[in-house]
Amino acid sequence: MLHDYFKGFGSLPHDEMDFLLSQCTTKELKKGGVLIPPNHHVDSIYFLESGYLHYFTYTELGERVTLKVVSPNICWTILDSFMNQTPAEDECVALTDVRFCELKRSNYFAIKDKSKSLSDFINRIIEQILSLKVIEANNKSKMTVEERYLDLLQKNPEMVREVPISIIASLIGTSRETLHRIRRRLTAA
Amino acid sequence: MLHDYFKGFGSLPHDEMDFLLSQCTTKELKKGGVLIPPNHHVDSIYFLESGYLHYFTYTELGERVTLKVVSPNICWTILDSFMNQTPAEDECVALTDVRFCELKRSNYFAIKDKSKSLSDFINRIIEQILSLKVIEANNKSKMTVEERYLDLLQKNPEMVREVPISIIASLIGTSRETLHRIRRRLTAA
DNA sequence: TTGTTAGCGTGTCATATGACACATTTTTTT
DNA sequence: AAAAAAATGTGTCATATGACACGCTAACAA
Repeated sequence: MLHDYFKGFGSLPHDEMDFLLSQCTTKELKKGGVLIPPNHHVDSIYFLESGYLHYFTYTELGERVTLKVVSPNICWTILDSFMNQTPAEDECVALTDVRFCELKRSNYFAIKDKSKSLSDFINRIIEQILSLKVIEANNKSKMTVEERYLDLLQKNPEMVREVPISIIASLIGTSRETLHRIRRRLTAA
Repeated sequence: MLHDYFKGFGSLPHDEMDFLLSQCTTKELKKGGVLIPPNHHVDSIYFLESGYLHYFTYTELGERVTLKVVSPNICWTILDSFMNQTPAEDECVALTDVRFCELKRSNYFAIKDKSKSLSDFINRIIEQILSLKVIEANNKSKMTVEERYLDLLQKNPEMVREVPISIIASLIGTSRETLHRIRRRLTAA
């Protein structure tokens, strides 16, 4: 699965692809299990194979805010903590049973040092993630809450089904009750 | 100035730094001048030396939304368009007289191909931009409009002074009138 | 199985916000 | 310098939203 993900970024010689995959280890976590506790140094990049992760933080007033719901087939980490080796305030827990691949920081740098082609390969992935992140942020700026919900429903209906509504509401930046009203309006129409 | 910006990302041998700088050309634009017209292919990365740029788009209903106000000492482009050579719907105009450095795509790739150290150097910049982008997006999620305004005021008071309030309001995701009420409350206190 | 907890649906109500309208000020143009 | 245009300050008002409260159902644990 990770192999297919990598292939989407261009072809690599077999031995290099094998090396890349050899640096990752598959793990599992039960529903409710904590992947990243608060104030922790994040030391890995994760590739989610199945299930959903809940990445969240708290406001000054103690309200929990969903920053991202990590879906299958996505590479994810708390980048700032990973890059600068600082502790991350935010937390990440499993919303369902999950299966994922883990790439440790040391192995990440081993890959980048291995060869120019591998280094370029990784950088292509980083560039694409940045590009998607910017597009996502810009869309969020120009869409209403309702549009964001419809967008999510269209792009990731399974997530909307599997993840609690309260978390979806927080993700798109509104309250549980308002998301309700939106859904009622939509089913009525 | 660009030289200082680069130095912030680590040291480079003199000849490599000179090569890097030689690929950039300084340009100017008058207030109101268009840097990127709508539906245009963006072919450069820009480093702003002085002045402010207005990067914006339009919603389905034709309302103009500010996506970013580009301040001095920042590298910026419409990344998706630059990377994938697709036209960008969004536009960018000068809010004041501006001076900037331009790095063309061809020169960008020339730098990446020149040497491993230069390629790594550029990638470090990309990684940092990504990291900052994620932090910015997360902060936006967990802050109220008023907190975002105070944050902007603290981190970039000059921008708040130089840029029209209506644009600041759009940037932090509210109306001109609401930003007004916020400012009135703040000056009263 | 039973008890407990977490999540969902819905109603009421105070309030912050956006839309509109218009006066005032500042900036730009002629 | 005068006129025109753009940006800003401010008031009113309808409305969408968040907060709270409560009942219900589904999931989970003892």
